[in-house]
Amino acid sequence: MTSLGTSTPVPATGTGPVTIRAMESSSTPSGGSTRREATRQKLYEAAVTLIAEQGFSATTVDEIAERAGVAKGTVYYNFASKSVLFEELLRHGVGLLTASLREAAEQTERDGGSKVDALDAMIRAGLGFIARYPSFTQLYVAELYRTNRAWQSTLMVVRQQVNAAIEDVLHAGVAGGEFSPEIDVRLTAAALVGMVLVAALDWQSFQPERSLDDVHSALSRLLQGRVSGGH
Amino acid sequence: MTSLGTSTPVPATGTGPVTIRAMESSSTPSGGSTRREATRQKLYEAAVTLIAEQGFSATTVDEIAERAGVAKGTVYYNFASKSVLFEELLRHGVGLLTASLREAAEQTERDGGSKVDALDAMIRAGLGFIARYPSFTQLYVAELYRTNRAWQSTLMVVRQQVNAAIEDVLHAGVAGGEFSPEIDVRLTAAALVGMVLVAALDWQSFQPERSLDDVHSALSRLLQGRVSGGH
DNA sequence: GTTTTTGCACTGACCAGTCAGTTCAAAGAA
DNA sequence: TTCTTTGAACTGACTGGTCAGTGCAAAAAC
Repeated sequence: MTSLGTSTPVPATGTGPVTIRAMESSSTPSGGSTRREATRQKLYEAAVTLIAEQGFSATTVDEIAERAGVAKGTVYYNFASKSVLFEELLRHGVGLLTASLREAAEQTERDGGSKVDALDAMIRAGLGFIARYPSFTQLYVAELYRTNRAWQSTLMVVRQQVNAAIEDVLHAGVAGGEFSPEIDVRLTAAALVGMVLVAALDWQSFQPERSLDDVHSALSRLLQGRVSGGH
Repeated sequence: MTSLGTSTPVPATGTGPVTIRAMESSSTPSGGSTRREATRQKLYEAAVTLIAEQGFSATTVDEIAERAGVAKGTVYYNFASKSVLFEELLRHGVGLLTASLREAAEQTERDGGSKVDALDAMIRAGLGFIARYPSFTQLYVAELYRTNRAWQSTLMVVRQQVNAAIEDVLHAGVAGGEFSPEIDVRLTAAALVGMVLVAALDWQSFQPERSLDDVHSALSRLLQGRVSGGH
């Protein structure tokens, strides 16, 4: 944007369904991808861990390139700038997350489960996602509440995407009489996100040996108010 | 650390009860502080907002000095380095927070309240803290889950301090038979922190016009499992 | 007279972004 | 089959700028 005379061949990304399958640990060689696609993938993987560890500003493009096993120029061949790389990383990751959450809710729906069951399934899906992509989650939490940044708008969109998935279930639950009409949908959704995010990060960071089921049941109990009144 | 020949007169901070009263908006000119103390205070205030907005690496020492209305040299006269300034900021802020949480719990105790009441009071105290020092909270969340950083150890200590305040109440509740012995104290505490943190940040960032009571009641409902089963 | 602050010039390291040149697989020509 | 051409993808040395931290003499505060 600032440089005018350049003609860096930056293709319109965000056009096709650019997957980020295996954002963390590569595998799933499915999906016939071009060479370019593969390079992008490597850059995402490198960037996500580095930025999660050090933060955006503290991570250099040289580092990203080196870890991806690619020349610095390649980064700029594939992304207009460091910020753009980061923004696309965010969008893709959150796309995966919301897809997973909505899928979990719909599955419960199909099985004739209640809305609490749907919420519970979403918690599980959220935990699963975080276990698979811990670095991405770290990065997401860390950047979520920063203001005055270049990718501010992207962040808002992406945040809303996640929260809306939960709010939808809450709204449906209220409409169906399962949830109290007194609940504050927006705040409750935010609180649930925070609950899962922080608990899962604690899990991954400090007691990674525990199973997903284990962690899930602890959060499930909290969700259903089965904390007090134990016998 | 890198520079050896320096003899910057950095006094042993953390010795006295270095308050961070009015970390955000200065007021409360109570507490007879030395001149030095006042300068420190200004630097904390300047740093906390800037770092919350931009992150540590993206914030320059020149900016901090300028916003504090102080010469750059003064920053280095008062703090050994940029990182040290940040670490002390962290320690002081979290000290305030935990004090507030524990005070809330003890107050409930004195009033003969239950442990759920204590938890509820801590949620309120947490919300109050976040409302008073939103920037500090932003900064805390943003840096909490980063690894490989200079102040890593400080961060761990400080995190543990906060969580322990909640875990103590949970443990007491289990011991007293009020909470189910099945609850996972550590994870539940983390989840509660996340719940309050993210909900409060949502509140401050996107609907600051709402009252603390309002937000508190939404979270209180979630804590007590009064979400489902509405009539 | 001692402590603290100021202002400012300076240094050395580091870093985002650039660009002229290289590589190579695939398409086409012979 | 073998040779030639094309251009997308990639490379890495280089540039212009920024920033943490230093040094110090003079002023201000106490």
